[in-house]
Amino acid sequence: MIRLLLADDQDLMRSALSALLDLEDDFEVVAAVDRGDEVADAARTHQPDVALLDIEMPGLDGLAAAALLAERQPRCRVVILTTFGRAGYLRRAMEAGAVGFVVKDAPPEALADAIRRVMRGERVVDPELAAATLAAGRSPLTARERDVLGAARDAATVAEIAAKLFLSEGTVRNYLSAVIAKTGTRNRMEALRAADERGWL
Amino acid sequence: MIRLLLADDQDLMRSALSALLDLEDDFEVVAAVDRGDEVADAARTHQPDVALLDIEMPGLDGLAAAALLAERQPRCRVVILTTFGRAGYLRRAMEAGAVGFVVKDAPPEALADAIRRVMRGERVVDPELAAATLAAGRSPLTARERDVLGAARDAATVAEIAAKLFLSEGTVRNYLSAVIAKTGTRNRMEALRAADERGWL
DNA sequence: CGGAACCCCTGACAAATGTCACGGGTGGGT
DNA sequence: ACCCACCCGTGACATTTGTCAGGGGTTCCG
Repeated sequence: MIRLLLADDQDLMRSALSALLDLEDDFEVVAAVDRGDEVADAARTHQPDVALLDIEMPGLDGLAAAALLAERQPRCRVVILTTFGRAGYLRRAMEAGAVGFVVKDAPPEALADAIRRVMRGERVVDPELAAATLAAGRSPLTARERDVLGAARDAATVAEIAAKLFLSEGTVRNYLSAVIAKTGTRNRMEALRAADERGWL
Repeated sequence: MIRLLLADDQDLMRSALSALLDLEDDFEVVAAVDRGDEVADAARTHQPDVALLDIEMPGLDGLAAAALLAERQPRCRVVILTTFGRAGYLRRAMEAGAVGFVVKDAPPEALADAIRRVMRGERVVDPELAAATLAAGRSPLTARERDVLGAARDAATVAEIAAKLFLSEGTVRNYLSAVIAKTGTRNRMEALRAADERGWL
């Protein structure tokens, strides 16, 4: 019997996945949470063999939860289960100690298969996505450049970004300029999109 | 026995939902498709009582599929099932003839409940979302303004938008300015976000 | 016919954005 | 001690955006 922990913020998705996985004879869903920051606790009390973590979650995202889990409950394998097959997600998932990565539009057998293979000690990753990840390369952005770009997502104007990060406007413009150059784009907008497609955030 | 049709582009979601709904004694999933443009055909051959449609789908989106279904298979009730509780989605869903609207992070009982109530002839909508929809109002944008704003999503610069729509740059700037004014924002970026949150696209 | 509401364009202007060259500070390596 | 990469800032500049005030065209309606 393989003991499973589910973490996904959508109630319906969580319940539906639970129903799906319960159809398999050798699976048992022992815990289901809707927040990333509840994952570690739930794992401690229920001792699952495999944790299926969504990435987009309130509290703590799935990648951070995976890292925490790897540290606190190293016997529990982590499989990331996400809507988006973004290159950067995969890299960060692996760095966080995940051993499996499944996208939500994979065929349903793929998930069960991934879980069983992970239990045998294998790593499970979509080969195409792995290739894309290698192609994207590691982020060439400095920490500060990431901060500024991140702030640019919510703020409309340079002045707001500067205020939020306690920087001068000129500095912010410089960082943005650097980011635009490094992403090979021509805009904040494009840079933002390019950066988070490649997982450079 | 209530006959159900499922349409969602994510394989995993579709299978999982199917498993979940099959747990209920009075439900029977008679068809499941992954594209909007297959909904009408599937409904004709399998004669479901209720169609559960996701919005984001390739081929034809769920809203268009709902409209088609209302025309071709009027005996089949449509429930929209989506991740995003956006105001504009709800309005368009209702205009397309849907009688139910459920967001994917609703509790799992809510879905079953909605299906049964729809079968009794009721309309099912989250009251809070309904209020937001009324507050957002109908789109004040002209057709051309929508075109320009839509083109602005993919194009980075005014020149590109102008080229794509065969307009002069000045005209494009004017339309964008009008959109920014109407949305009460200060940017293309903000205007874009505001417009599609309110369903003004 | 005279509005009203669109469509498309122009030109001019202020404000925001992106680029460039520069200086000074820190800390980590070799 | 030196270089390197990063941090933060400045000032000046060209380009791009967003705004405003026009003008001329269509269609539809009272």
